[in-house]
Amino acid sequence: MNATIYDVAEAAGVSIATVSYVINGKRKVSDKTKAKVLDAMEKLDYRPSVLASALMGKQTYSIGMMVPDISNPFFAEISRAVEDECRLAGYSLILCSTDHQKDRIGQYLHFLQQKSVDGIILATGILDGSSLDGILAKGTAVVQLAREIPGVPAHAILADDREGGRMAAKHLLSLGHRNAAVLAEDARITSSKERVQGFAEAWTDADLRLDPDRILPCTGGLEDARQQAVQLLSSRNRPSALFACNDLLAISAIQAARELNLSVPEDVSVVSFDNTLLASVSFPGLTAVAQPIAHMGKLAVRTLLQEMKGEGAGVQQRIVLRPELVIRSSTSTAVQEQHT
Amino acid sequence: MNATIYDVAEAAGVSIATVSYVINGKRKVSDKTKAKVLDAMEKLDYRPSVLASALMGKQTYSIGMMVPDISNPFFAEISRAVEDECRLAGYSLILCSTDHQKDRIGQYLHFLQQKSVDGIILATGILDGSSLDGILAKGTAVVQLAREIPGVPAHAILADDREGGRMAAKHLLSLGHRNAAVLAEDARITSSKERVQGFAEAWTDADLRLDPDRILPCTGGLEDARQQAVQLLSSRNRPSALFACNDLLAISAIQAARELNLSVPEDVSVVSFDNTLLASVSFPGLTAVAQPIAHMGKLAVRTLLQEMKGEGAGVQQRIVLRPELVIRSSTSTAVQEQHT
DNA sequence: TTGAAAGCGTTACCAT
DNA sequence: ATGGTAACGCTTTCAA
Repeated sequence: MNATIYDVAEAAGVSIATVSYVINGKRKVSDKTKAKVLDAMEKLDYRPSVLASALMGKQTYSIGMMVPDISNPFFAEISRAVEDECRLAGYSLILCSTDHQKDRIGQYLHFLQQKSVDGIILATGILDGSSLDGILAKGTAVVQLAREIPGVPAHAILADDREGGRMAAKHLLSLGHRNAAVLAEDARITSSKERVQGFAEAWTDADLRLDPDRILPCTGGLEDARQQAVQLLSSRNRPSALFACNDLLAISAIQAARELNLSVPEDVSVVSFDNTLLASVSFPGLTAVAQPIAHMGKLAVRTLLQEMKGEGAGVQQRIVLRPELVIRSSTSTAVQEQHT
Repeated sequence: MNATIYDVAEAAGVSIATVSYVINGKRKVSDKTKAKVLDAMEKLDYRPSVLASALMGKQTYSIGMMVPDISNPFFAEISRAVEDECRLAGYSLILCSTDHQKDRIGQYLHFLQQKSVDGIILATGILDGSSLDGILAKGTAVVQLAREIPGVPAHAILADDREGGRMAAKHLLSLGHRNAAVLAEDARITSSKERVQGFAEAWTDADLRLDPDRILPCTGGLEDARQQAVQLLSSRNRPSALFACNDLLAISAIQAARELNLSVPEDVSVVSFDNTLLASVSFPGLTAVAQPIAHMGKLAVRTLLQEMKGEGAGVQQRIVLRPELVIRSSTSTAVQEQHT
């Protein structure tokens, strides 16, 4: 169906070797011959098969991207950044939404291996590092993005989650909040754990105490988060501020507050993390610790390409980017605490 | 680096043909031999190369997905549905965000062709149909999703956009609104055009007039949409209701209203289209015409698979799914119009 | 400056 | 029931 290198060679009256050489310019071809070949390629609408050339030991020019869920705005946005950088370098991106499920991760890893992808960007948490052993042993380049899996010997591009947590805390402290609670993600996700830890540290540094039971892991999706927030906000000792580990959690918190007729930020301030589209379309707009999403995506691809070219020199990179606090309207000064 | 079929054959003490036959069961292999082979495969962690088998005329088990922008929640959600259905059938999804740019579309089409994808799902609007001629001529299966490009001879899975527009209009009419305006997308996108047309039709059917200059194409992103909405809502003859052709536009409208100290839905009702995550996290929650996103994605893949297997029988399918109105809090009865 | 031919990892036809 | 081998479309070494 598709024209092959043989068709082109025949049409141009040269050997397939010559055609190959004009395609990838690995040796000098006379202008005249080159013109003939180019002409034939054009006429036949010839596209060299990546399959065949990959089989000969060249690259497949495709890389795999593993995320928990592409329909989650954070991962959609970071995937977009990754995709752009890939395209610029001539690579395609294969999408893999894992839902954090072990068997799914395994299946996708299998797929990617079978397709001989040149590299893998790992932005999904929770998988026991050993699943990767096979891939890594076979020399596939891997870089972790936005999440770091303990014990995985691969590059990592991260936001400084701990520092981000600290920034959130400091912002709240500077507004006079002393009684806060945290809406966290699954504790097995390192980035979330780090955020909470940073937040707690800053709290401790201010000689305040953040009770462990004020840290609520919300693993059951939006609905679960809202319910937990409702419970929290209707408790006797209602916190004046909430730190949500991502924008979705923050929005759930706001919905919970609304449900209880509390207003944000007057009655309760909310600081979020990520700063996706959701942070800017939310009402009130979310004050959020922003991850440099576009930059992270770009860097991940560049690091991966380097590794693929073997320029890594064996050193495992771990690049940590500074987040930035974006102040919108979901936080304000704490009201006097009402002691009864 | 990777074990090959030769390694397995050697380890099992059989020929590569036999190994191949146990892999794809195309002929009877004695249980004993089969066991030996399976054993060897296991030991060597052998993964058949999709590349090589595709080169032999089999499938590549990968399909391309073209969308305008994966970071747009609607496309992220529909891609997720597509991805799931692909995985279930053993296919990988290659992501292509086109930004509606012609050269990007061309480049991606080129990539996909080189990689010999088995099929392409086209969910990006605006491209002159002829770009596809090459691909289609080469026999690649194609289905259009959520958007239909005039003159492209390929299956299409669509929401009934016109009917959706009508539903939006009827909802507003039933609430007593008589003075409405529309926030539209680029007029070259068929789905958007249909929505507007349906809306206008229903308006006409009610013996009302929808002035063409009340239909605002918002091509400049969120910011542009908000500004247009501000202008609209601060005009003398302020509409009591807005129909936004997607959730992002609806949210821009709400932000515009807020900026002008108008409240939604008391002062102005807003009906949206799509019903993505944004519709449910927005405040107020968006009354929206819901596209059956998951269903559409699934159907697109199934149709594509059918076409790939040649089960199409040459008939070009055009499946139109009924949207559904989801009522939330962004619409309410019209207030008495204040004539001066 | 160009060509012949081996080889990449499969599949499938033809033998045995 | 199993094996030998040509072929798929390309890259690259060796020769000319």
